[in-house]
Amino acid sequence: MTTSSHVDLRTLRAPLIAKLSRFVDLTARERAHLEELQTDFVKIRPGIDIMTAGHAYRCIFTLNRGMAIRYKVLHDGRRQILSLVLPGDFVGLPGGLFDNCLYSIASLTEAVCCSIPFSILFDLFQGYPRLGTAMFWLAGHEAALYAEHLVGVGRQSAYERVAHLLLELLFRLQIAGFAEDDRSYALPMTQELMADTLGLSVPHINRTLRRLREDGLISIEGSRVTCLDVSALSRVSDFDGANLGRLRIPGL
Amino acid sequence: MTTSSHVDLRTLRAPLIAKLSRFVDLTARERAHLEELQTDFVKIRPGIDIMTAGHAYRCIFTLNRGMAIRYKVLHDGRRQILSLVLPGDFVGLPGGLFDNCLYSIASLTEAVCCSIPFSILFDLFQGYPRLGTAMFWLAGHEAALYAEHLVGVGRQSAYERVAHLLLELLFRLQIAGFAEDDRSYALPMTQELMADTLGLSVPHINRTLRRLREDGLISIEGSRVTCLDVSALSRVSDFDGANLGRLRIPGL
DNA sequence: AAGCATCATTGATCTAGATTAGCCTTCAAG
DNA sequence: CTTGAAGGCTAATCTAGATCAATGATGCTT
Repeated sequence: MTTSSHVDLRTLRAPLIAKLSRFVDLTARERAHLEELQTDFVKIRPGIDIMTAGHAYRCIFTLNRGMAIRYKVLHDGRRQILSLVLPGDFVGLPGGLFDNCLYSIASLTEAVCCSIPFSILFDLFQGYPRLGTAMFWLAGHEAALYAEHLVGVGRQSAYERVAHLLLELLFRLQIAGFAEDDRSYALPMTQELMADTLGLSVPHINRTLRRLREDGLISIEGSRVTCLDVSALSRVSDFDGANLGRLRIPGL
Repeated sequence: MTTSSHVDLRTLRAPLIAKLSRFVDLTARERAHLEELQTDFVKIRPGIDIMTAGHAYRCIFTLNRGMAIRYKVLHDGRRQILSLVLPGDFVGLPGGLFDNCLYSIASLTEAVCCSIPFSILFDLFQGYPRLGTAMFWLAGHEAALYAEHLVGVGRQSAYERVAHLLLELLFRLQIAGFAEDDRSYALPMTQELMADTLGLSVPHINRTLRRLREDGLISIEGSRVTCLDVSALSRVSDFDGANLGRLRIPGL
């Protein structure tokens, strides 16, 4: 990343600022600080680990461009994908906060990320308490995403889970600016990734997608998914995007 | 709680301080502040909701005594328990950070908790940045607990999951001072609660406990669980308590 | 002491989803 | 133009765990 123009840098730095803006209204000074934080960009090819479980880090990373997955592999190779990481998200949250990183994060597409040493984080909490508060809320939001995911995997049928995932992806990709219109997007995952996300097998994902198609809830052409009946998807999957999406911290 | 003696108050306030001490070494001033925070105690009978999903709160709660569960109920009554809440934990994290509370928290035993208005939290981030940093780490730790739980429910067999749960309970209850010795504790849950925690049915929990007993990994007398072979439990369940338990923030 | 509720335990049956094994399409690389 | 790797799709079989239905324990209430 030696030949970055000014415009490139603004674009790269924007997702984190946009993300934290969803929690608090940022002052000019706070925005400037968030710009300055992000200096040390790294470009990553698809399918590469940005962080690897077991390693010791003293920093976290922001994801500035592209997509990634957070995952854990059991001793015998079974894999559980924890979440999809989008621009503006912290790659090292929560795994990298531990002495030995708990989870691996691998790029799905070509990606750009930026390392943030712990010491810079401490400075942020010291000098920018409103940003610190937003970081706390953000970590809580991350926990809630896992909790929602847990409810699905623990207590929902395959049909409900797949509906849940496709709807959640619609909401998150819309917010991140990846959606094509208000109900469709380019699905960033293969069926194998969906299977490892939802705790199902690949053939069963395939069958379930077919049933959702036959029932008229979704349509798929190539990698483009359209949520034909958002309210039906929402009903079967017990997913409430509206409340999950409201992040503003009341009173700050 | 009108007749609280000084000693009672110290005891009630200790768990939160102990919890945050695991992240940073607290100064006298920080300790004093954490004492002052906790004033508004409420006593709760067993089986009562401390917070209820859907309500709007402008505060979170600390749990000062007793145990509780965080859970979500789907429209048709299926329940997923997200986590066990122990003294020193924040009851409203993460559900209560949302406009409409995402999860309910119900007391398992008689309990005491203390409300912390958001405004007090903001003051903490403003005036005590090291505590703010610890709160961020704590929220990240909470997210990691859910992520671990998710891996189990998504990719482990019933046998592995039950082993995981019993071992995790050993670690957490030891830290919270509930363990009887280094390998046994009073199990705070019925088999129905275990089923709703692990995404299994009650009969299957029962059968799986029996198999664990027959295999010599655990023993159960009444409500007392003994982890007879901690390393075997750890092996089958892919659970690494040591790393999960190390929370100190490096460099702060 | 009777009655009742809660929880643990067990067996018989059923089913959602796993596993295994292929085939087909697409597309990049040689 | 061929080849091979990925990914999508499908069918046949199998199994872990659900469901349904009881039976015992235990302890609390009255």
